Amino acid sequence: MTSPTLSDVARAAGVSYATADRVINNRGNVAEKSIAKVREAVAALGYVRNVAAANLSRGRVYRLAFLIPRGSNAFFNRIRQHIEHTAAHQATERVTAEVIEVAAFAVEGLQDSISDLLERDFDGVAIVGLQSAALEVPLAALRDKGVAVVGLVSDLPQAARAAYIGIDNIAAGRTAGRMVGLAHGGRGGRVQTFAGSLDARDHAERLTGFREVLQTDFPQLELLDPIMTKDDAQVLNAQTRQALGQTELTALYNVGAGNSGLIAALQEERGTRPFCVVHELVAHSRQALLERHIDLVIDQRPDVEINRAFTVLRALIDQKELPPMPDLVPTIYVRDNLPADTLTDKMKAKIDD
Amino acid sequence: MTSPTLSDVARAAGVSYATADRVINNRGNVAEKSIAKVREAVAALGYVRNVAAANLSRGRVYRLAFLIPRGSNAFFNRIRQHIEHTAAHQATERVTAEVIEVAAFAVEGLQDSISDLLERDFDGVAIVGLQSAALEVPLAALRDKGVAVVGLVSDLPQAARAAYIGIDNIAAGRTAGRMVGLAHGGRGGRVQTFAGSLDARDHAERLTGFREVLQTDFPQLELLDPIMTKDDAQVLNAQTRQALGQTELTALYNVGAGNSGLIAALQEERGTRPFCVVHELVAHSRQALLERHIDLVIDQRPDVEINRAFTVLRALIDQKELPPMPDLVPTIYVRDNLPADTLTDKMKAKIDD
DNA sequence: CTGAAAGCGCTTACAG
DNA sequence: CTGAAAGCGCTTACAG
Repeated sequence: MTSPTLSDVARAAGVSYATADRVINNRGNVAEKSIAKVREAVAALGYVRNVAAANLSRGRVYRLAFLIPRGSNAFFNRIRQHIEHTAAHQATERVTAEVIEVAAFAVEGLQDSISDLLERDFDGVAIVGLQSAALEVPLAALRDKGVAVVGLVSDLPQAARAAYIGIDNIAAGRTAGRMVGLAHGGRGGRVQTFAGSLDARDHAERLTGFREVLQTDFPQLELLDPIMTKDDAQVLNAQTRQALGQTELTALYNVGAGNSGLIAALQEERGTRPFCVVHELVAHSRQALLERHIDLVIDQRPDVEINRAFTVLRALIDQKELPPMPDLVPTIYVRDNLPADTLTDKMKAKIDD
Repeated sequence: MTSPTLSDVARAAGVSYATADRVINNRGNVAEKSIAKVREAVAALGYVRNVAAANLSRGRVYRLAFLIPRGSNAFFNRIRQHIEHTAAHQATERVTAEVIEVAAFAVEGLQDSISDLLERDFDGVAIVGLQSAALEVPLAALRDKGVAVVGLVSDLPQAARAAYIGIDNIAAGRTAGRMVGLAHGGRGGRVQTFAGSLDARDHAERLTGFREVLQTDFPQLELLDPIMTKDDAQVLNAQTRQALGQTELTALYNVGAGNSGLIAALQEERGTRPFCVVHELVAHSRQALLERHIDLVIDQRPDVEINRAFTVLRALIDQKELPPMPDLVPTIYVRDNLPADTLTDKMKAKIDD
């Protein structure tokens, strides 16, 4: 009934414990014959290595690093917070996580930060990445050193990481498009989008998905050219005012950050304001939802992403199969299905956008 | 740097390892003085018990049971599947999970099944519950035996369980109401709801939430009395046809199961069909979404719930603090943000509704 | 009330 | 290429 141990395997194979261990862990220096015997015994008994015992015996500590863009962006504050939180609550499991800030959205800065990682003894790193071939060399060096690497929120070059933990941004844009379309209830309208920059892959993908759905399923809606904002709240504020003044808009969709500016502009609007969709649930977007200045928030659930980053990195480090994990899905929030607000006041004070 | 062990604590406190262990684990038979000394040492060193080592040494196995309604309901099939899946992938961690089927929605059957649990040696059970005082006695007996109990999907009497793992059904209903309201784009309309039975607390709560939002925020919508369906696809099919024939409906919301019947009725509809919201993403609701027979699915993410049930039960059994966990939130699916379909064909074949 | 010792399933030198 | 033995941080009898 109780699962077989390595001793059982060794006995069944007619070899010593140490030899059985050698083949289980591919330590080499074992006769072909012994390998075969052990393999058979493993199969016959259905042996499965006890990772907890292994970790205990070797005093295993998982040293993880998270490379996150520097700056006071509300979303990344939330990410940072979740990392610290998760790490603290994994104390028992001997996992340490260090947050390393890198210059936001700059290839060279990221490249340097990744190189710096080589000097440190991390077992795994999660990186908010960029699509740039320049990152491939330092990432390869990391991998050669045996460090597990995953892309987080924004992907790295595919070949350079073991996994990507983040949402499908085309799907996110399509979802926004669907909701904007539905909210017109069959009527026509004029829709304005905002983006930080088209160089940011996630922004571009969201716009693409959004456009796809509008063109295909809601042809009665006119889609205006996107306004670029650099994710700056000031810019967003000015642009929103101007857009609202110029023509009759029925919907607004911001694929990027800087929402506090957009919300402020909307707040001054008299009469009916356009239907409004933004990304990421943070203090001010939550409040705007509750106060009815916006209608929908599409969120990528950074809490779930961080949780998953820990799980995936641990699995990669242990070289064991990844556990089954629910898909990461763009989550739609309205004012009625908001999760409880778990931010402390102290954290709130630090957040702006 | 490396965390202190119980030996460190014992040494610092000037007592033997065994005595330190006694106070850490409240085993009793320790002099007040020793207790105090150990407590001080623990505080001074910041000792935290290594659960993995403890489990290893005592050959810990977590034996879990899940009490799930019997029957071929697609949603509970999905739940069952996730339980087996999760259990299988926790093999390394020595967790076993047994699914026990109980007569669906019958207080007496559930009562008996809970009593039967007393004869078995489970460490923790998750129960798809009912609100009935009749359950309190057997549940109290379970608790007295030291078994951890949580309510799953549908809650048990509050005092009788350590936690509830499921969504807030009022919020789910409100969310549906919000979406239905938005989809009218400011126009008037006539809305029909369906429910299995008002005795089912979750159904009643969803209707309540739905009504709240419509009355408050969309007064131009006329809400017809709910039609009772016993969650039976046949009944739903007949009732939907009849309702569609009778008056001009602009929206449909089914708070319960039996959606295949509703979808079939909708499928035959010519011209524009009403906006349609149902609960739970399963094979046929997913397909209906993709084929545009319905517009929205509100899902409670059974995968996340099951995952959480394992985590919470383990924490309760270990008597350790619950790790921080993202709120369980009613998830909105449109055809654009569907997760990849992970069901195998074999599982699909077993599913109907 | 207290302590010494074996054992949980592994890994890691060390000796052959 | 192979094996015996100590140790990871705990729990569990057992002896005092």
